[in-house]
Amino acid sequence: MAGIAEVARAAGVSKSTASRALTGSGYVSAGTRQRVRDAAAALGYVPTTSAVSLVTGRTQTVGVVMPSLDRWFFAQVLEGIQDALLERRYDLALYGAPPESAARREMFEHFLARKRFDGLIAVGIEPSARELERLVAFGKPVVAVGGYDVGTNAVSIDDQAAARIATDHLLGLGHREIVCLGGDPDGRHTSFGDGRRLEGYLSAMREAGLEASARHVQSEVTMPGGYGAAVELLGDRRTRPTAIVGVCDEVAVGAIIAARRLGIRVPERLSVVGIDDHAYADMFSLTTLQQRPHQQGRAAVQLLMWQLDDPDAPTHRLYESSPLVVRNSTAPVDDDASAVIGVGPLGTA
Amino acid sequence: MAGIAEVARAAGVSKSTASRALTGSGYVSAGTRQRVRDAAAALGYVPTTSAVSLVTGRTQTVGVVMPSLDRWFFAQVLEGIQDALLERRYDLALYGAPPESAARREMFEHFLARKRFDGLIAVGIEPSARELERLVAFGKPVVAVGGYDVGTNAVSIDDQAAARIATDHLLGLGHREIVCLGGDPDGRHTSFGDGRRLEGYLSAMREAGLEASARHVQSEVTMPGGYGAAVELLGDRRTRPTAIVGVCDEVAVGAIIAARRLGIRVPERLSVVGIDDHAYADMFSLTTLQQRPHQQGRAAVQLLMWQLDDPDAPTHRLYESSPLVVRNSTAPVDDDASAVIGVGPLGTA
DNA sequence: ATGAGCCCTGGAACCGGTTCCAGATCCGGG
DNA sequence: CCCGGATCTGGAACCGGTTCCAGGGCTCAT
Repeated sequence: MAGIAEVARAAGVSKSTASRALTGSGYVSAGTRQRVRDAAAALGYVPTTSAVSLVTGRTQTVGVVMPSLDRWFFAQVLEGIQDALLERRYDLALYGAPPESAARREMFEHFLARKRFDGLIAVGIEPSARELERLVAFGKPVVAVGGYDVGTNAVSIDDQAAARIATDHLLGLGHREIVCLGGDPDGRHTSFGDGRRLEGYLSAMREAGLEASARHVQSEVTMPGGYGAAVELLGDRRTRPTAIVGVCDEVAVGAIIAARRLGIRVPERLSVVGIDDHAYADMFSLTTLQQRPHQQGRAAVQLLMWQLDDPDAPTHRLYESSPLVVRNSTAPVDDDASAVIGVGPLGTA
Repeated sequence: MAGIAEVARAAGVSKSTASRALTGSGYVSAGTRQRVRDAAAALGYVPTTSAVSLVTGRTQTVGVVMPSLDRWFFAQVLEGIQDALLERRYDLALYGAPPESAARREMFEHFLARKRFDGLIAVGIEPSARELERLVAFGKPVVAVGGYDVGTNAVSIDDQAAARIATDHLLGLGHREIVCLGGDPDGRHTSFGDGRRLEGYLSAMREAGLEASARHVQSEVTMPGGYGAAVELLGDRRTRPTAIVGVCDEVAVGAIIAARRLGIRVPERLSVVGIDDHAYADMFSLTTLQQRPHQQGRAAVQLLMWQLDDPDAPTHRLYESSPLVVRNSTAPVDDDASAVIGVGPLGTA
């Protein structure tokens, strides 16, 4: 209700002095500053943000785009961003942009152009050429989390290395029949690093000389998705692998549940490894590669703030390390189980 | 880059006419309107939002407050809100407000006062007296989703009735030893309707004359939380019930997994019912009461828009119906199993 | 004593739109 | 023919802040 003019009058100074006193820029004597602050507090003065942004060109808002919310990774990143922005008194404008959706087009064509935020954090976004063009036209700092290296600033784990470590872990336990589960080879539903994780798996298999037996089974990147695909995969003894590397913990957990349902004991008859260290990982004793998306969200904000403070500051590519957490879903290969393949009574096809 | 002045010049009209042509208010001849629009399109004109809000007092933004993101319900509501706002070209400002947190205080004390949004949607928030006061001081429309009836507009299921139906379903199957699982009796971690769900359970038990054997076991309202509490509850044959009603599907699923781990067959030896119809419900064959939080989010936006269009419009209290979806986690009580209580070898204590 | 330089303050311009108001034109009805 | 009302347009005020600029007082070195 009360504007800066009333505050100025109450403190017996001009608008300009009041503004200087409150923003802390320019010369103001200690005495006046205090009087103005007291007056502002007494009147419950809150600056009108639109007036401030109109003249300063800053909105004190950060935009966040993500393809989905119901995956653990995204929710965690978002919470991390929230925390970090709160500390800095920034607002957070959220935009959903599922791949190939009208919402996504809308976002890139219209909402970006409104420039309602000072910078953008793109989580799990692999922009098309057109989208990249819009991003550049946006003309404000962008930082990518867990996705394609949009412009410059980015934070993620090394997805390829993570998948390779996961696969190597299984190889080290003697597994040879290892399936990579989850995601979509043409990348339409694989929003973020899933594609690079698949590559990591493939390269590990290749290096182990198992190129021929590398197999990718696609599924929606969710727990029910992983479950459904795993039921099918594991249901047939002829195609059943001795180990699975899930592109993320959700599908890995889905696979574990599928195995239990089918009476296949984990880790005795089937090893499963994931990537994420999801909140459910502990409960299912899932061996996985840990990442802390909450921290990644915070880091993204940090990067963005550096860029905002100094547009010419150097940009950064941050890789979070992702240590292997060994729990109880992986074990040395059971030779009886693997022998089934190609040897059992049905092993002809 | 280009302001409305350039557009006006390009179209050969004044700023005011250009404004009228673009906003569609006031008299403008069809010809001029078209010329202005063409000029705007040619220049790629996008109005500066802060200038618009400064003069109109509207921000074209809706605020959303929720205590958490990683529960399915909240993520779904948020996606529903996103969808509905996108259609109306509104922005969405997101604020996290975990119960009892500094972030929550910050939100109510500072962020509300900035009035950066035209209206607020509070999801799963049970405001304290002080918070309610701030909400009123905010002076803009508020709608509550799945929580306390903040002011006026609200949308949710009838939590109490839902829990009663769930409990009655079990009673109808002959169960007598029914435990209500999840939440926190003092309500500190029970953000939304969990408290009322507990009441619904209790009243159903009371009406069945089972007041004495009504039991509530608290747990974090997550799948691992439900799992942990259920492992403990079910691990002891003496205290093991024949049925569980989970305050939401997450804890119900946690209980099912705990039962499987302990070798207790569902539904033969243990019936479990949840509330939500979570994305995982189908995969676990969980009998549950269905609600569609995505729709609730959309409805909340609808309510808010009515209020924004006409501040004097009547307010609404929307109850979504929550039909019982019977799957395969509930079955008639197994008399052998229930007989264990108080009769088995360990049934003395 | 004088000018340079720092500290402090107020007036006015400005950010980029919308809206009020006054004036001009055109229409149909009395 | 004249007048009232509807249609159309431009100039100017306004929303609520920040910032530029000019001016006055002060200190300090020349």
